[in-house]
Amino acid sequence: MALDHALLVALCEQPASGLDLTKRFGRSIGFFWSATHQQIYRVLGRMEGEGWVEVTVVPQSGRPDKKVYDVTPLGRAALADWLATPTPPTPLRSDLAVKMRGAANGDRAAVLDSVRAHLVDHQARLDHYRQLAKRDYPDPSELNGTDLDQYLVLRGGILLEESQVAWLTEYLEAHA
Amino acid sequence: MALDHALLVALCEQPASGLDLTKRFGRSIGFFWSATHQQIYRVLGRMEGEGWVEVTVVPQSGRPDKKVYDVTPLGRAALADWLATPTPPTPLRSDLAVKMRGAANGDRAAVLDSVRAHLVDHQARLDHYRQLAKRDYPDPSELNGTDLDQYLVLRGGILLEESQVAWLTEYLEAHA
DNA sequence: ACGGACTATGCAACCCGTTGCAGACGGGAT
DNA sequence: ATCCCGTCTGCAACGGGTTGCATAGTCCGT
Repeated sequence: MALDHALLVALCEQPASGLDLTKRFGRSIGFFWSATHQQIYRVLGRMEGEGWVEVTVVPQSGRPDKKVYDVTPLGRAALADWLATPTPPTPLRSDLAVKMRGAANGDRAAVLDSVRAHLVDHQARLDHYRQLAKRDYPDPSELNGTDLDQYLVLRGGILLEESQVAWLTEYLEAHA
Repeated sequence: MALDHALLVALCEQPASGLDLTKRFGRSIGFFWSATHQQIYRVLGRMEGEGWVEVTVVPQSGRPDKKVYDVTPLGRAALADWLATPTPPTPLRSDLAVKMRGAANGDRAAVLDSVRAHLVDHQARLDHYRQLAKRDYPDPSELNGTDLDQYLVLRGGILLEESQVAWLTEYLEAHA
């Protein structure tokens, strides 16, 4: 129900093909919203049927044709409409928290291994985000418009990963 | 795929009926793992079929009968097995982040309203967590075993909500 | 000419979770 | 008696997401 609008936002920033979007959702956008290529293709097809996006087939040299999607005025209206409606808070789901809470019922060392693995993962993401921030937004105080929006979302990623790293570190220290 | 194990953990802490679990998942556990009662009933039924849990019908005075579920040795083995297998990192999904990123395509004031609403929500959760921590774990350094595990998961909630509050506050200030 | 690798799109089946509705039981109010 | 309310359980339908597999085009190496 919301992948539609995530795709609209992405396509408003830059028209793209299904595979392009898949790559984008595996990179910057994907850190805040994941999606497989099948899901993306399916939603693109549905949105085309609803007239939210339109397709241009682009022949490529040395590659199969590409179907580039662009947002229609109707799609922009749908996006604006969604932006104006309040979003219910997203319920949280953390397998790792469940494991932590139930660690006494199994192999504690294995749970600690899982925690360590997640810690390095979050640390890596954090490093990556910080690198992106330094490279793309060296002077945040000067930003406005879309740049500012993108920067602030990236800040959300940084703060989130920082809290995860702090949490898992605290967990490991408590069980040291 | 993982609600099964969340229920097993909850039932290992304390055998309960479907409705009991629904309430627990709406309270403490639910802050880290949400579930509707229908889903809980369905999974309980499936786990009973698999021999992971067993049922005792408990007649109650002034109320309908209650089906109390308890974990079987087979269920404990399944839980231990799950605890020993690594968990893939959970992909993130944030409607709000998508709205922030796409705010330029619609009514910015409405997006700011959504952000404010989420902020008060996160602030309320944070306050609640802190209250729980103060009440139930006044001296964290003395904890061990299951108490320590539960405390550390609660700490995760606190750190998470703190980061969310910080993020949304930063967002509002940047758009002031 | 042929197999392998990469790009690009897509179908079909399945799993999980949500939503809407319903039914059975007892208590309390009128 | 009746009606509504709260408890407790459950079914059925729907929709989103994932997994596995399929296909078509083009380049490259041999």
